[in-house]
Amino acid sequence: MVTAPSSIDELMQRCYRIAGFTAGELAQQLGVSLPEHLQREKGIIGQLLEQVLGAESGSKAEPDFPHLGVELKTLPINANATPLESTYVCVAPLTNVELLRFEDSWVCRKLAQVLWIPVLVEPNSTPAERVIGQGFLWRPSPVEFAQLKQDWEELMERIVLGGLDDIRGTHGEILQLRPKAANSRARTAAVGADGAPIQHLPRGFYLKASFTKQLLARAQQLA
DNA sequence: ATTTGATCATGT
DNA sequence: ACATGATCAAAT
Repeated sequence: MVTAPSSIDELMQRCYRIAGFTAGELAQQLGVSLPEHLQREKGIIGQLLEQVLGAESGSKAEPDFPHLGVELKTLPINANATPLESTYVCVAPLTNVELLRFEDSWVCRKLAQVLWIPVLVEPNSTPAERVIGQGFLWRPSPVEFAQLKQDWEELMERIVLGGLDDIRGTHGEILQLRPKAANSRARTAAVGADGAPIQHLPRGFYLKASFTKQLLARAQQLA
Protein backbone atom coordinates (compact mmCIF):
# COMPACT_ATOMS: atom_id res chain seq x y z
CA MET A 1 0.00 0.00 0.00
CA VAL A 2 1.60 3.22 -1.20
CA THR A 3 0.37 6.43 0.41
CA ALA A 4 -1.00 9.21 -1.77
CA PRO A 5 1.61 11.75 -2.88
CA SER A 6 1.16 15.02 -1.04
CA SER A 7 2.23 17.20 -3.95
CA ILE A 8 2.77 17.10 -7.68
CA ASP A 9 6.52 17.32 -7.01
CA GLU A 10 6.36 14.17 -4.93
CA LEU A 11 4.29 12.45 -7.60
CA MET A 12 6.82 13.34 -10.30
CA GLN A 13 9.71 12.17 -8.10
CA ARG A 14 8.01 8.79 -7.88
CA CYS A 15 7.73 8.76 -11.68
CA TYR A 16 11.43 9.40 -12.10
CA ARG A 17 12.25 6.54 -9.74
CA ILE A 18 10.18 3.94 -11.58
CA ALA A 19 11.23 4.91 -15.12
CA GLY A 20 13.29 2.16 -16.69
CA PHE A 21 11.90 -0.66 -14.59
CA THR A 22 9.75 -3.34 -16.15
CA ALA A 23 6.16 -3.87 -15.10
CA GLY A 24 7.21 -7.28 -13.81
CA GLU A 25 9.81 -5.70 -11.50
CA LEU A 26 7.31 -3.24 -10.10
CA ALA A 27 4.77 -6.00 -9.60
CA GLN A 28 7.34 -8.06 -7.75
CA GLN A 29 8.11 -5.16 -5.42
CA LEU A 30 4.42 -4.96 -4.60
CA GLY A 31 4.11 -8.70 -4.21
CA VAL A 32 1.55 -9.07 -6.97
CA SER A 33 1.70 -11.15 -10.13
CA LEU A 34 0.93 -10.25 -13.73
CA PRO A 35 -0.95 -12.41 -16.24
CA GLU A 36 0.76 -13.97 -19.26
CA HIS A 37 -1.34 -11.86 -21.62
CA LEU A 38 -3.86 -9.02 -21.43
CA GLN A 39 -6.76 -10.67 -23.21
CA ARG A 40 -8.71 -10.75 -19.97
CA GLU A 41 -7.18 -8.30 -17.49
CA LYS A 42 -6.74 -5.53 -20.00
CA GLY A 43 -6.34 -2.78 -17.43
CA ILE A 44 -3.83 -4.51 -15.16
CA ILE A 45 -0.85 -2.36 -16.16
CA GLY A 46 -2.77 0.82 -15.44
CA GLN A 47 -3.88 -0.54 -12.08
CA LEU A 48 -0.30 -1.53 -11.27
CA LEU A 49 0.87 2.04 -11.91
CA GLU A 50 -1.97 3.36 -9.77
CA GLN A 51 -0.70 1.25 -6.89
CA VAL A 52 2.94 2.13 -7.43
CA LEU A 53 2.27 5.87 -7.54
CA GLY A 54 -0.27 5.96 -4.74
CA ALA A 55 -3.48 6.73 -6.65
CA GLU A 56 -6.54 6.00 -4.59
CA SER A 57 -9.71 6.87 -6.41
CA GLY A 58 -10.19 3.34 -7.73
CA SER A 59 -13.17 2.98 -10.01
CA LYS A 60 -14.77 6.19 -8.83
CA ALA A 61 -15.63 8.85 -11.39
CA GLU A 62 -12.84 11.13 -10.17
CA PRO A 63 -9.30 12.04 -11.19
CA ASP A 64 -6.80 9.47 -9.90
CA PHE A 65 -5.26 12.03 -7.56
CA PRO A 66 -8.29 14.10 -6.51
CA HIS A 67 -6.39 16.38 -4.15
CA LEU A 68 -3.85 17.19 -6.86
CA GLY A 69 -6.33 17.36 -9.73
CA VAL A 70 -4.22 14.91 -11.71
CA GLU A 71 -5.45 12.10 -13.94
CA LEU A 72 -3.11 9.15 -14.54
CA LYS A 73 -2.92 7.52 -17.97
CA THR A 74 -0.59 4.82 -19.23
CA LEU A 75 0.34 5.16 -22.90
CA PRO A 76 1.40 1.92 -24.61
CA ILE A 77 4.01 2.74 -27.26
CA ASN A 78 6.30 0.85 -29.63
CA ALA A 79 10.06 1.37 -29.96
CA ASN A 80 9.37 4.24 -32.35
CA ALA A 81 7.45 6.15 -29.65
CA THR A 82 4.17 5.63 -31.49
CA PRO A 83 1.12 4.91 -29.33
CA LEU A 84 -0.37 1.49 -29.97
CA GLU A 85 -3.88 2.42 -28.87
CA SER A 86 -6.24 5.32 -28.44
CA THR A 87 -6.72 6.57 -24.88
CA TYR A 88 -10.02 6.18 -23.09
CA VAL A 89 -11.13 9.37 -21.30
CA CYS A 90 -14.61 8.88 -19.83
CA VAL A 91 -18.13 7.75 -20.63
CA ALA A 92 -20.30 10.04 -22.73
CA PRO A 93 -23.51 11.37 -21.18
CA LEU A 94 -26.49 10.41 -23.34
CA THR A 95 -29.22 12.12 -21.30
CA ASN A 96 -29.74 15.61 -19.83
CA VAL A 97 -27.20 16.85 -22.27
CA GLU A 98 -28.74 19.97 -23.79
CA LEU A 99 -27.39 22.56 -21.36
CA LEU A 100 -24.00 20.98 -20.67
CA ARG A 101 -21.04 23.21 -21.43
CA PHE A 102 -17.60 21.90 -22.31
CA GLU A 103 -16.04 23.69 -19.33
CA ASP A 104 -18.32 21.66 -17.03
CA SER A 105 -17.88 18.36 -18.85
CA TRP A 106 -16.09 15.27 -17.60
CA VAL A 107 -13.81 15.43 -20.61
CA CYS A 108 -12.64 18.90 -19.63
CA ARG A 109 -12.24 18.02 -15.97
CA LYS A 110 -10.33 14.79 -16.58
CA LEU A 111 -8.01 16.27 -19.17
CA ALA A 112 -7.25 19.45 -17.20
CA GLN A 113 -4.03 17.84 -15.98
CA VAL A 114 -2.83 14.39 -17.03
CA LEU A 115 0.21 12.44 -15.91
CA TRP A 116 1.13 10.35 -18.95
CA ILE A 117 3.29 7.28 -18.37
CA PRO A 118 4.63 5.86 -21.65
CA VAL A 119 4.99 2.08 -21.51
CA LEU A 120 7.21 0.39 -24.09
CA VAL A 121 5.63 -2.69 -25.61
CA GLU A 122 7.91 -4.89 -27.74
CA PRO A 123 6.25 -7.22 -30.24
CA ASN A 124 5.28 -10.59 -28.76
CA SER A 125 6.34 -9.55 -25.27
CA THR A 126 4.54 -10.41 -22.04
CA PRO A 127 2.92 -7.80 -19.79
CA ALA A 128 5.74 -8.27 -17.25
CA GLU A 129 8.29 -7.33 -19.92
CA ARG A 130 6.73 -3.94 -20.65
CA VAL A 131 9.13 -1.13 -19.75
CA ILE A 132 7.95 1.91 -17.83
CA GLY A 133 9.02 5.13 -19.53
CA GLN A 134 9.53 8.64 -18.24
CA GLY A 135 6.21 10.10 -17.16
CA PHE A 136 5.32 13.66 -18.03
CA LEU A 137 2.66 16.07 -16.89
CA TRP A 138 0.40 17.60 -19.53
CA ARG A 139 -2.03 20.47 -19.45
CA PRO A 140 -3.84 21.32 -22.68
CA SER A 141 -2.37 24.31 -24.46
CA PRO A 142 -4.83 26.98 -25.62
CA VAL A 143 -4.83 25.39 -29.08
CA GLU A 144 -5.33 21.90 -27.69
CA PHE A 145 -8.11 23.13 -25.42
CA ALA A 146 -9.86 24.68 -28.39
CA GLN A 147 -9.48 21.45 -30.38
CA LEU A 148 -10.94 19.41 -27.54
CA LYS A 149 -13.79 21.85 -27.08
CA GLN A 150 -14.63 21.88 -30.78
CA ASP A 151 -14.64 18.10 -31.07
CA TRP A 152 -16.62 17.72 -27.87
CA GLU A 153 -19.24 20.21 -29.00
CA GLU A 154 -19.61 18.55 -32.39
CA LEU A 155 -20.00 15.12 -30.84
CA MET A 156 -22.39 16.32 -28.15
CA GLU A 157 -24.49 18.08 -30.74
CA ARG A 158 -24.91 14.78 -32.53
CA ILE A 159 -25.99 13.18 -29.26
CA VAL A 160 -28.48 15.96 -28.56
CA LEU A 161 -29.92 15.74 -32.04
CA GLY A 162 -30.43 12.02 -31.57
CA GLY A 163 -27.98 10.94 -34.22
CA LEU A 164 -26.47 8.28 -31.99
CA ASP A 165 -26.72 5.63 -34.68
CA ASP A 166 -24.73 7.79 -37.06
CA ILE A 167 -21.87 8.60 -34.71
CA ARG A 168 -18.71 6.70 -35.53
CA GLY A 169 -15.10 6.84 -34.48
CA THR A 170 -14.20 8.88 -37.54
CA HIS A 171 -15.80 12.05 -36.18
CA GLY A 172 -13.57 14.51 -34.36
CA GLU A 173 -10.00 15.60 -34.99
CA ILE A 174 -8.42 14.48 -31.71
CA LEU A 175 -11.38 13.32 -29.64
CA GLN A 176 -13.66 10.52 -30.78
CA LEU A 177 -16.76 8.70 -29.56
CA ARG A 178 -16.67 4.90 -29.56
CA PRO A 179 -18.57 2.05 -27.91
CA LYS A 180 -17.73 1.55 -24.25
CA ALA A 181 -19.57 -1.46 -22.93
CA ALA A 182 -19.32 -5.06 -21.90
CA ASN A 183 -20.50 -6.02 -25.39
CA SER A 184 -22.51 -4.72 -28.33
CA ARG A 185 -25.82 -5.79 -26.76
CA ALA A 186 -25.37 -3.55 -23.71
CA ARG A 187 -27.90 -0.75 -23.36
CA THR A 188 -28.17 2.39 -21.28
CA ALA A 189 -30.63 5.29 -21.07
CA ALA A 190 -30.42 7.79 -23.92
CA VAL A 191 -32.59 10.29 -25.80
CA GLY A 192 -33.90 9.75 -29.31
CA ALA A 193 -34.12 12.20 -32.17
CA ASP A 194 -37.68 13.13 -31.16
CA GLY A 195 -36.62 13.70 -27.55
CA ALA A 196 -38.20 10.50 -26.31
CA PRO A 197 -36.27 8.23 -23.92
CA ILE A 198 -34.60 5.28 -25.62
CA GLN A 199 -32.04 2.61 -24.75
CA HIS A 200 -28.73 2.75 -26.54
CA LEU A 201 -25.24 1.28 -26.65
CA PRO A 202 -23.07 3.19 -24.12
CA ARG A 203 -20.27 5.25 -25.59
CA GLY A 204 -17.04 6.71 -24.33
CA PHE A 205 -14.74 9.55 -25.31
CA TYR A 206 -11.28 8.55 -26.52
CA LEU A 207 -8.20 10.53 -27.53
CA LYS A 208 -6.96 9.42 -30.91
CA ALA A 209 -3.49 7.87 -31.01
CA SER A 210 -2.36 10.43 -33.58
CA PHE A 211 -2.93 13.11 -30.94
CA THR A 212 -1.21 11.38 -28.04
CA LYS A 213 1.74 10.74 -30.33
CA GLN A 214 2.15 14.50 -30.70
CA LEU A 215 1.97 14.99 -26.93
CA LEU A 216 4.67 12.42 -26.43
CA ALA A 217 6.89 13.89 -29.15
CA ARG A 218 6.65 17.35 -27.63
CA ALA A 219 7.47 16.06 -24.14
CA GLN A 220 10.53 14.24 -25.45
CA GLN A 221 11.73 17.38 -27.21
CA LEU A 222 11.61 19.26 -23.93
CA ALA A 223 13.36 16.48 -22.06
C1' DA B 1 -25.83 -1.00 -13.62
C1' DT B 2 -22.10 1.97 -14.13
C1' DT B 3 -17.26 3.62 -14.30
C1' DT B 4 -12.72 2.47 -13.79
C1' DG B 5 -8.48 0.36 -16.00
C1' DA B 6 -7.70 -0.45 -21.04
C1' DT B 7 -6.65 -4.00 -25.20
C1' DC B 8 -8.62 -7.20 -28.56
C1' DA B 9 -9.80 -8.33 -33.13
C1' DT B 10 -12.36 -7.47 -37.14
C1' DG B 11 -13.36 -4.64 -41.16
C1' DT B 12 -11.72 -1.59 -44.53
C1' DA C 1 -1.48 -1.59 -41.79
C1' DC C 2 -4.52 0.76 -39.23
C1' DA C 3 -8.58 2.58 -36.93
C1' DT C 4 -13.10 1.42 -35.51
C1' DG C 5 -16.14 -1.27 -33.18
C1' DA C 6 -16.22 -4.93 -29.65
C1' DT C 7 -14.89 -6.75 -25.50
C1' DC C 8 -12.87 -8.20 -20.50
C1' DA C 9 -12.27 -7.83 -15.28
C1' DA C 10 -12.49 -5.29 -10.90
C1' DA C 11 -14.55 -1.92 -8.02
C1' DT C 12 -18.56 0.52 -6.46
